[in-house]
Amino acid sequence: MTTSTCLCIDLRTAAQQLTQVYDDVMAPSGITVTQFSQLHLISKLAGPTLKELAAASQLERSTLGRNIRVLEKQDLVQMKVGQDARTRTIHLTRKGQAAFKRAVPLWKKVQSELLKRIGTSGRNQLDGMLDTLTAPVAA
Amino acid sequence: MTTSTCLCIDLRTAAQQLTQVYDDVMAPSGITVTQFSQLHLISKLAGPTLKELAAASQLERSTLGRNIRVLEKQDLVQMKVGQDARTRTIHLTRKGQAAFKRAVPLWKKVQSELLKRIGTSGRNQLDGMLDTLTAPVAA
DNA sequence: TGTTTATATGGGTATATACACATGAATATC
DNA sequence: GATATTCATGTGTATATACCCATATAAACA
Repeated sequence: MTTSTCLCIDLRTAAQQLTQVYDDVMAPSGITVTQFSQLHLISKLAGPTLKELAAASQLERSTLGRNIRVLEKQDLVQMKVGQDARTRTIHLTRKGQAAFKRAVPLWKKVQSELLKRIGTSGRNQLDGMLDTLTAPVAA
Repeated sequence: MTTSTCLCIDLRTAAQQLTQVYDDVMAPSGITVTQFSQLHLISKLAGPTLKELAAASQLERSTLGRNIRVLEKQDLVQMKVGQDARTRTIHLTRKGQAAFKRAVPLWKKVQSELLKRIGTSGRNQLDGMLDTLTAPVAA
């Protein structure tokens, strides 16, 4: 094999490390950055179904279902049966709203610090490269 | 919250998608890109201990231990008790070597296609940005 | 309207990941 | 040499993730 390291592994490692960076700063809020993101989406989508939330978060339906149950256990979200009785709509509880509010300034702190480091152009370059990389490779 | 999306979530999502890109191409080899990377390291380090391999892969020891047991179950690697009886050294089996060899050209295919997309300078920029992003944020 | 088909979710199973604690083995120290 | 300490690994528990199949419900249609 060439000595060049694997782009995929590099990106995976960086993603894990970056998660740790966010989580460290956000720890006082009681929620992690992934939970923060989910609470944010739930709030923004205003009572989405599991399927809608999964699509918005680019996660597999069953994955999201299980993630949500963790939040439910911590009383951060609540699931209700939707109009369509097959669906479950997801809502923030008071506690979830409070946790989210606590987390916002911490998230902003990390996020803005990191954006400062790489600059707007860096962020755009990064987004562009990530898009480029994740487009399928023809068989 | 600002409308700008979370860098961390973006990176996590991209890492998962990129993993899928690699795994799709590498599927015929019978191993995934993460397994490929582990087999590669084991081969390169020539019988490392769990701890050494964990350090090289930037993974938690117990995490790596469990990953290795998956490879062991598939008869791709073998663990032996080391000189120091506390340690376990990890070795490729014949089957592991064969799978790795099968995977190499597929990995090269994806990797080179992606490098072509972003170019050498893009790769360097990406690496630089990932390093910048993953440095800790002062409390 | 009764039946077929499509859809949303849940559950089983499996990998990947981490943290905290337990255990057994080596090393240091007295 | 006996004991205290350090160290490598294993285990329990938990989250994050995905795939495949089961089930309940809605929609389409004959």
